[in-house]
Amino acid sequence: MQDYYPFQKVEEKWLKNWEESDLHKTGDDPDKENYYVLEMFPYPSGNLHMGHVRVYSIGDVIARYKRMQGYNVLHPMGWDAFGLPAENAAIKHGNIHPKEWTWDNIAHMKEQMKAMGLSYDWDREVTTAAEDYYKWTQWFFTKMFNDDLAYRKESTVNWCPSCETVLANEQVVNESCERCGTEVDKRDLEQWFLKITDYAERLLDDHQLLDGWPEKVKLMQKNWIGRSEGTRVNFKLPKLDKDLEVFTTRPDTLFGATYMVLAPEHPYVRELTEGTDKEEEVETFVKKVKKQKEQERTSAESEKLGLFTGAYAVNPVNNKEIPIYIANYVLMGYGTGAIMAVPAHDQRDFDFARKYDIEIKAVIQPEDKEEELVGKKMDEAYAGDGYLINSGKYNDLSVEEAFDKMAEDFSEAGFLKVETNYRLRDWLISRQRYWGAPIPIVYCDDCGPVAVPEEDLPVKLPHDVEFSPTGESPLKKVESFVNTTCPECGAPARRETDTMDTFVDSSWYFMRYADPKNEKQPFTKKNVDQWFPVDQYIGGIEHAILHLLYARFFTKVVHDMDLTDHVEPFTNWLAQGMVLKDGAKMSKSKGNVVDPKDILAEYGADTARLFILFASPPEKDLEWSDKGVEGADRFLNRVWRFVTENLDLIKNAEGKVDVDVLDKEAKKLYRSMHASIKKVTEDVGERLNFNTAISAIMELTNEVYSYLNDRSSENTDAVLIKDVAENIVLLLAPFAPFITEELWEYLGHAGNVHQAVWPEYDEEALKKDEITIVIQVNGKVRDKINVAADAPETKVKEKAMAAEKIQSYLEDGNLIKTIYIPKKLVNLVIQ
RNA sequence: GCGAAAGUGGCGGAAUUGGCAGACGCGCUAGAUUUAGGAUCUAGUGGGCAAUCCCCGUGUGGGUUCGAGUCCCACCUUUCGCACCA
Repeated sequence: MQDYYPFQKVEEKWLKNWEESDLHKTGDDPDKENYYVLEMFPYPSGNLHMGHVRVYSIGDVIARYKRMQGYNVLHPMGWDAFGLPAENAAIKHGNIHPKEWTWDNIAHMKEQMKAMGLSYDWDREVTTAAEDYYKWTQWFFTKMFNDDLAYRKESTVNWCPSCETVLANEQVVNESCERCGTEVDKRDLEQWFLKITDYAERLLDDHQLLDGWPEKVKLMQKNWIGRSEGTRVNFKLPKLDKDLEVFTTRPDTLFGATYMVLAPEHPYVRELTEGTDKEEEVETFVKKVKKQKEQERTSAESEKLGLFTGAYAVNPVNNKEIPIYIANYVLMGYGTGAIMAVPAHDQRDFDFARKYDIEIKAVIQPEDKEEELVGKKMDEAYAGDGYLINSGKYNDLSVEEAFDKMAEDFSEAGFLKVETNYRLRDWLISRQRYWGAPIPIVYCDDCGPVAVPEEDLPVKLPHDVEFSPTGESPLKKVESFVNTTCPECGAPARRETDTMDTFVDSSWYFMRYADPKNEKQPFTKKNVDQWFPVDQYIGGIEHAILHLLYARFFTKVVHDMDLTDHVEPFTNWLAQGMVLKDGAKMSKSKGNVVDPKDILAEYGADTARLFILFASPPEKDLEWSDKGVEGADRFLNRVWRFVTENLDLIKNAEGKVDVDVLDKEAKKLYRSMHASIKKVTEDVGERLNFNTAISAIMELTNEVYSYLNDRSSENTDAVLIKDVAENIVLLLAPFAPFITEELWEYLGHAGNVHQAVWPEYDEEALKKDEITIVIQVNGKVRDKINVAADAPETKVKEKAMAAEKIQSYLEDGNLIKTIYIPKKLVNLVIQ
């Protein structure tokens, strides 16, 4: 027997045992409840980093804990295997194909995950770049195409000049590429979109089903979807004999509209100015604004620039002619790309009107001001509540009343309609890169774009391709791929050559795990709904909008296709914090990277897992500490020594603990044991606070050491020691799966500790005969007394008054009041 | 600018419902063991003080309460999200 834990030998032994006994196979006992725990699958970059170690350790503790609690647990793993790094690596190294690179990386990372002791059911492994997976990604696309949820349109899109592909709005952060940080350009291109806007309302409403999500994330999604209730109003354009439609949330201020603004990209700009003396000036201005956007994108508050078009619109509420401007502060992408400007009640309009000397007309009077608002005298716009002025028959109505009344009147008059507007745009999924799932569409001169029929799926990604990025899909140059026949009429036709955004691949993988080998369907409803929705999902906050919004959208689409009864994919979501070193995120450029490989080699998997779970609660950032790792290692060895050094004692122990024969110290230890079981059970099962769960196991370990140190071996209660040893091993098992297997075997058990039953605590054992009552004087602790746990209030107060350190306070002042909190404290209020 | 979260020893963190602030770990101090070091075990460790008494102490200032790290108000700092969204 060694006095230190020989982790290499033990890990090797149990890895083999687990593999041979198929220990982590997904349970299917019909008498047990099902539990689905999932960590976001990784991009197979080739190596695990500490962030991976953290998120997978968290998921593994939950999976192992739930199994011991008697659940069938689905705990799968897979690979988000399409994407740019594979191509970039291939380009950089020259002689390796993205597919080969990806599959090599997967094999390598899988070994590392196994070495960490992660309990995945590898029979359900899913790889998005595998043909049997992306066949169904394509299938979903064709279904959505046939249901008008996938469509093609030309629009201004975001272009990353470094990745040489378009990006979805969600993938642009601060006007830069979410992946590589390069500033994005705008390009006018025809691209494929998924109609996520059709689901905007449901994505928003169903947040109410997500009590198990952080409020912060729901708020971020809410802001992203950006619902605003307002109205569309038509202003007349006499010159064109057309209407100019604007969106406004403040129809109550219609009488205060003193000018209109068009986005420079608005189609009417040309129509209104063509052939006039303003034409040239306007054209120059539009060009300037388009250029300026690029230059000024980093500045917080860009200056409002505008130009009068020479044209006028007619305000439908009072038939007044008001000038039409174009300006940089109105965006084509929101609303109708045109606004009515109410400078008195909108700060942006106010600034603009002041700059270009346009009339400011107040129409809302604040309740608390006696003097009537006058546009000329205002210093800033007034956006608050009040009652209407200068608004004809609507005067004196409140803002709210006026909104409803005007909406009603003007709807009847025919120039207004109530409408909800969203900031959310449709999801652009075309990518001009090689390593992705080809969009399964064929273009036929006669039939137009046609979806590839199910029996012809997958549209296979050709292997031999020159994939250096050129701004166009590399597939364009592969004639054998491009040239095909129309599935409908059989005429020669061309394939779509763009591939899909990898976020499409990851929008449904969590359903495929439930039925990973299905060759006829992406999955059956029966198999998905056996596990769905995911009970606990764990991943990085950076996906708060991207992946999580897309996954929710897909789930609703799948629901509408009647492939699941559920409308939300993830019941509970834990956003785990980052792993930092020296206060900063680990990165090669900062040179502060700690490689999990080194930690595993030096301390073993259990220590690495234990430290990373102990150092910080899971949702907070974690500061890496080499000393902290040593502490975790020390603790595991302490447990190792406790069990191995007391094996003779434990082996001779028979029967169960008889509480009645325990002496005082033994009783205390027995109670601590049950308190620890309770604490760990609640911390792991309900609060997901693994750091405090581990500290509770440490405390119990300390207590048993102190019990053993304080007495000679002949009056040690062997049965109690055995009970404590077994419980420490059981409680520790989800955190440190290897050492606990070995110790469980030492303790004389034949099966795996991970198949043992999670210990239960005894409420009876937690009760104390005697409790400590704190005695306060005016809220400050002055003394403590011990009383019987069932002592009545009068008895406790009596004893409190008699406490030694209280006497001087009682003598020096008058007792006014006594507060008694049962089983906790007595507070004497003395003046 | 708007919104959210956070601020506790030398460090990571705990205090779950308004009731003993600092659990647990790191670090540090002393002792035991050892030829020595390491490892291990024991005791101590918020600040002030000779003290087990006492005073102070959870970002700052106020408030509510018998009692506040916890609740309320104002402010400061940090982090995150949004930022011409009509």
